[in-house]
Amino acid sequence: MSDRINVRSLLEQKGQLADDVVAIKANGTIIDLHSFVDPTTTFELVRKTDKDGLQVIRHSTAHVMADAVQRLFPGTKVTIGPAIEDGFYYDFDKPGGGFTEEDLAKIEKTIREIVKSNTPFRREVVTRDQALALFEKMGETFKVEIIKSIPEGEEISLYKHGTHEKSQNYDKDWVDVCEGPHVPRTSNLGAVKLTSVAGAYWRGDERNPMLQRIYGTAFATQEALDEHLKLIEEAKARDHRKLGKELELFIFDPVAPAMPFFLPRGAFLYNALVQYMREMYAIDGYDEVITPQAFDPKLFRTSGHLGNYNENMYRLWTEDLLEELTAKDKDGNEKSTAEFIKRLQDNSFAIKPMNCPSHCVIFGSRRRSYRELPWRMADFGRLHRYERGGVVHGLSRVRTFCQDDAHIFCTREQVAGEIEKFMKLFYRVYKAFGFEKIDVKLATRPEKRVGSDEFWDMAESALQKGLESAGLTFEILPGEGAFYGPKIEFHVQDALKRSWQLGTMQYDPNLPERFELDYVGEDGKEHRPVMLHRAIFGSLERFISVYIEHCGGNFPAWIAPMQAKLLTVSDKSEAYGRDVLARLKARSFRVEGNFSGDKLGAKIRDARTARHPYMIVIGEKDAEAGTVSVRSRDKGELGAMPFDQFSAMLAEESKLPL
RNA sequence: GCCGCGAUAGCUCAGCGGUAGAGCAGUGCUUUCGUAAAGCACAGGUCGUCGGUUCAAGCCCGACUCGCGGCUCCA
Repeated sequence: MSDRINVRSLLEQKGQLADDVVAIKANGTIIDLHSFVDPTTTFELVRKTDKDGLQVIRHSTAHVMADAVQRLFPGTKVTIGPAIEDGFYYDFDKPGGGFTEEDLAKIEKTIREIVKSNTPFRREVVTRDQALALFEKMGETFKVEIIKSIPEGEEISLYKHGTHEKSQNYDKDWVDVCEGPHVPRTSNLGAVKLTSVAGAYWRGDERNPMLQRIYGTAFATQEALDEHLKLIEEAKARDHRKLGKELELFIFDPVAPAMPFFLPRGAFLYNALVQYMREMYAIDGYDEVITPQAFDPKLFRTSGHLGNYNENMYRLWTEDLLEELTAKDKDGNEKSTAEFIKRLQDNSFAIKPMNCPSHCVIFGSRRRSYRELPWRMADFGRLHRYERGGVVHGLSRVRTFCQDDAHIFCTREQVAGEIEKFMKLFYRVYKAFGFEKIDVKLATRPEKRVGSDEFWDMAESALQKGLESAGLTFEILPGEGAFYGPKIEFHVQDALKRSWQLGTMQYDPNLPERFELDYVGEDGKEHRPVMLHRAIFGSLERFISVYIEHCGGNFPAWIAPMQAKLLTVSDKSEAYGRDVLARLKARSFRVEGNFSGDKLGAKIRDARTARHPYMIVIGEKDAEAGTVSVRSRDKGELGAMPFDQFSAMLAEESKLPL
């Protein structure tokens, strides 16, 4: 083996050193110009405009930002600052509260100064003790903790920048313990924008102190940065909360925090999803049930939710119950508050946060035969979960919602077939709605769990095989399964690339156990069924939120709350317009007329912003010829056509995408 | 729940100690018009709630409620 060589020298020898080369990629690893490699290594160049190069730029910018922050806010401690999708962040422990918007502007200015100083990044490999001594001396307690958690035997490197090589005195360099890679010089950076400040827990644990996180982004050029910022602005225009208001789909009111009021058009969307799913259920053999909203707490004691899920449940009380619970005992003593609370918790009804326990009640309501299995029990019941204040978000995370919920009771042998059937249905539905980017995850056994290792091996491999036979690539989330079983999660991103879990499939042997559910098998003996929890939309509310953002409020005709707007050119064509409108309504199309005195241009503009699939312009020429002039939202001007032609076209587009 | 920020007319926002503003939407009148905004007029607000500072509070301070960006947690 030959002697290792500095990457910069290697590139120089090969004549491949260029201003925009920030690193090389060898065996899938990004290695910066400061590192040493085997000179015979095969590699490709990483330029600052490449995806990998951007990561390097962003990581280096995070360092420069931390440097700027420590210059401006002495006493602030650094923690970590990685590159992330679309940018970077750095977490600080800042005495005396967080950063303000003005602080961000100052920090950005200082970053630019550091960039302009055009100083080199330098990499130094040190021993664990040297690193510890250095950061302890600096008082960087979080860094000391990080160094201590680096596995024994792993190389520890420092990255420094800030001093020009001419000065020869690197004492004032800003230093961070870091794996790298980093750009050669600060002048490789520059197109930087600090986007927001936020709180974040040290090491992601809410028991730890909260740090101040600054988010930013960086690009190879100012043009690329501007383009990115423009895209974000455009994405914000698709925010479902904004469109929900503009298109009059739903509202929120402080009288019911985080619980949506669906307006007529939003209610139409909601009902259309239910109707669509019912069609799917008819094809795939699901039976829909309707179950109560509030339950004796015994039910949730049996299911195990009481105790584990208390903080998320809404409870009910009645005057009768309060009287009963506050009644003096037979010796005339009043109950203590603690006792009253205990009795209230034990006795007050609970609003259901999920449907599964009710379905177990139905399954157990009489003797079941193996001939009834698999039994796919669907429920569009309304659920309530008390979510902590900071987590609610438009329709995506609410306190009352409806899942397209179903539980499949089946034998162990039937599990594989049911998973396969579900996967097919799932992808059929998402295709119908035009979703292509779906992140599939398999959440496996958590530390706190019930059931034997054999069970978990079996259940995890059943789900995994289901995903594999469906030909899906998926990510494994170790330890993130439910306490009772593993789950498959389907995630979709909103307009701002926040990921939301929609569909799920979960393997649950626990509830049948707790509810002592049995069926009589072919052998005449009792057997315990397996229960699969599954949802395709996840929750209608959340699905609607991502779907609104996915289509930007441009709903296809089959699900558009208003399919067409009829616009008259002037009063002269009102009679014919009303006739056409009545004929369309008679065919059950969702249409509305605009017979106001506005000019056609204004009517068109209104209808455009309302995003209806069609506009039907009615003027005197149409009245004479008996035509309608059609303008499609998606295809533009279609010109005059006979009524029947338009009607047939809209009828075709109104069909459910089966 | 935690960190930070915010709340003024139905909507979008300006005003930041000294008599509540604009555009759009709404209503009325005029206009009768062929593919992205006709004109005029009128009407709309205890400036989120409660308390404090001040001669004087949308404006300053505090608490609460609701919301926004994150974190943690979740469909």
